[in-house]
Amino acid sequence: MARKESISSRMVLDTAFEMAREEGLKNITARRVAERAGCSTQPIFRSFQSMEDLMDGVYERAAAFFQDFYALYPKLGEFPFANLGMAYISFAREERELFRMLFVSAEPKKSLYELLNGGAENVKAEIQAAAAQGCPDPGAMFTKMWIFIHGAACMSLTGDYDLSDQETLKMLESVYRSFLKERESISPQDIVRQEGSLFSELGDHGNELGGTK
Amino acid sequence: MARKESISSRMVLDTAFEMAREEGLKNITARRVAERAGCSTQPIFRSFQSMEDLMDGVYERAAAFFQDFYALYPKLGEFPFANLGMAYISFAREERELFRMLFVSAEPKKSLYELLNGGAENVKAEIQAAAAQGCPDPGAMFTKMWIFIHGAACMSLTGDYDLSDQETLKMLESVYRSFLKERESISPQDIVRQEGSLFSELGDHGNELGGTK
DNA sequence: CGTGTAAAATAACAAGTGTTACAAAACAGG
DNA sequence: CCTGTTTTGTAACACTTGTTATTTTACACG
Repeated sequence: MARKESISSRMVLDTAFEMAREEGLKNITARRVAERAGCSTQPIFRSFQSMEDLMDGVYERAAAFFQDFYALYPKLGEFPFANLGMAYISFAREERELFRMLFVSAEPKKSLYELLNGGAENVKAEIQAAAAQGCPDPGAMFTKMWIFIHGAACMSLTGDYDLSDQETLKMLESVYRSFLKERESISPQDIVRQEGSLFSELGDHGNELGGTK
Repeated sequence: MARKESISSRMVLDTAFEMAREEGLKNITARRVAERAGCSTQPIFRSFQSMEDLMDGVYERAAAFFQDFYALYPKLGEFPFANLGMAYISFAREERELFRMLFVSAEPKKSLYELLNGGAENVKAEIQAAAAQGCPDPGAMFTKMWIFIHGAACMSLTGDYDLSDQETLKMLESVYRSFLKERESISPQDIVRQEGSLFSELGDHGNELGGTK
């Protein structure tokens, strides 16, 4: 009764995502997606209302991609924050453009909290692990570890970071133990302060742990 | 013998720089610069060969702006890396777009090493200060402190960092002291490894300090 | 007070963008 | 094998971009 569809919306999204993965969102145009998908621009606009709509799809796809990456990342460290940190840093190094899109772009559609496995269950687990190891202030520990991890990841974007995975893991452990030993740490009230921030958000969800708030 | 110039190349650059400061390089077009400068696009192309040329000028201006910002930043910490870190983080918070352009953009024109006061004299001073305080491995100390500082700065770009300057200073000091206490740190050979990287570059210039390399 | 000359304004060009009108093609049902 | 319907391709529109040809303007010197 009608012509058979040959370019599905899935194919369009696949193509756009792959391009975003390689070169970022910036230079993705309707005609270039079409060319790469081997069709005209028409199937794109049949599947998506606008290019902005398609870009939203690419973003969602990137978010899901990161969550898979994180979930499947090999568990290679025994101390808290090892896996979270290694996965995050590796993602930045291996998927530079996707990392940019998700974690350093000017218009973040999802918060870090949402991106970390839809509810930061894993973050909670890491904080709990730190608490179990006798960390006096798991909230401050998380804050500092996360800043450090984020720093290593962002540094890799500009080519200023060139440690191997193994070296990175060793450094993370060293840093974690450094923070663990610190006794006169700043009080949690100084760290977790405003509402709506990453830290307070995670504090809210993890405050049954160690009186972080 | 000829008409008097009314729009100098300086005025064009000022305008473009101010726009980049507010909204980044992305949306700067010849017509918008002209509109804001109150002229047509012609004076722009008389002063600059192309828009790319103008953008290069904006970048240079941003680099100089950062160096001034750093040089004039009040000295408010007594421990090593306090001023470097506070200036860097404050710059990221107060000049978000310029920070992006200089330190996280995909095409960095100048290395971090070049941007830090044309020769990283100040970085050397911080490392020396750490060595003077009995830091067993100033090179590793710099590496870790810088990753942390960079992390805090980058985190502020997405609104995930909301500590005050005072809280930031306290945290930096806490982190510095944590790293100072760590005895079983990773060896410098693990940290400074490849040529041409930030760390090896700084290592080259600072290796008279403490056998960093 | 002209007048040549450099600067600025106007307007155009070519290329590229998102998006859409329209025509061609392909398939399922009769 | 038609035929209708939907998908696809073609081509266009309106707009924006960098850049440049052309015209207008204003000044300094004779």
